[in-house]
Amino acid sequence: MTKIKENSTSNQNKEISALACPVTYVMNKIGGHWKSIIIYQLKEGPKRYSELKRAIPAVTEKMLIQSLKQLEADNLLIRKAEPVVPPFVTYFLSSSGKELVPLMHLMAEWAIHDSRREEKTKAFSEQVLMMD
Amino acid sequence: MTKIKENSTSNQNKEISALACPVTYVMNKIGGHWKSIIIYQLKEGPKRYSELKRAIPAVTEKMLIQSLKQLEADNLLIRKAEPVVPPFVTYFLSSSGKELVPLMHLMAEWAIHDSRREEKTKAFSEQVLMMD
DNA sequence: ACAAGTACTTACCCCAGAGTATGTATCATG
DNA sequence: CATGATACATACTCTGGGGTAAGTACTTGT
Repeated sequence: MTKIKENSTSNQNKEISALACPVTYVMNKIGGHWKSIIIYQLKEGPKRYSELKRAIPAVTEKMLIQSLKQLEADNLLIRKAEPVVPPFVTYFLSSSGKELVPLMHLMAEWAIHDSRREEKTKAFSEQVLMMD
Repeated sequence: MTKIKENSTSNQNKEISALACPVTYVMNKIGGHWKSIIIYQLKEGPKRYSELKRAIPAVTEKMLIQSLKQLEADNLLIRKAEPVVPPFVTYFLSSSGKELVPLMHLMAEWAIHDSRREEKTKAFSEQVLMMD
């Protein structure tokens, strides 16, 4: 009853240090459906806001800027706005952001590997069902 | 007004293929706060349910089995229950799961790198504030 | 007889992340 | 003068991921 869960860190700060849990740290930065997709889109070089929108049709404008803002706040990308009209804004990866690219390639590699394996498993179990 | 957003894919299937977006694919499998932590815990070898619970005190039992179930459904880990009483259940990484380990190490590496950089930036901006 | 350990299950609630829809400022062009 | 393009902002809603709390079944130890 009176067992109070004692959090040594209490709610001091939500910012979990990388040492405490690196995965959570990374997730806090590139978690959410869109951030990683945006980074992926920027890996080859800078893109304009509208280019990003076109490159990722499924994202809403709200989600797009929201994600961009967060990524910028986390220094993963840099926003460069030229004071002209119509506005010309480009986004590109910072050095931290660039260092994420190999990570994402590894993810992609694993994903392809794993999806193949999944298909095989499915095919196999279908065969089993057929034989039954 | 009548502009209906036409989703070419509609809601055909939520299962996004690895080819469409590898990152989303990976996120669907190891996203959520606990899954990756569990995998991290299992990277050295099998563990019992209660061992996992003790190793990750912050997780609730509900979240723990929920995550374990999902990981099992995605073939990232294997559950082995010995029919004894009291129950003896162990969890260990499948081959797919094992292949995630290097990925997570890369994540950890990046996280440490990045958190260092963050500290420096903060220290620097504090200096600037001091001088102001 | 009762607590403790094992591995769960179930009901309920809350809130942040994501989606929908619309509004804004500026200028060029027809 | 109205439309389109650019790069956003903002209000409202909704869903599901996660948290809290309690219950279950079975046996050993005291």
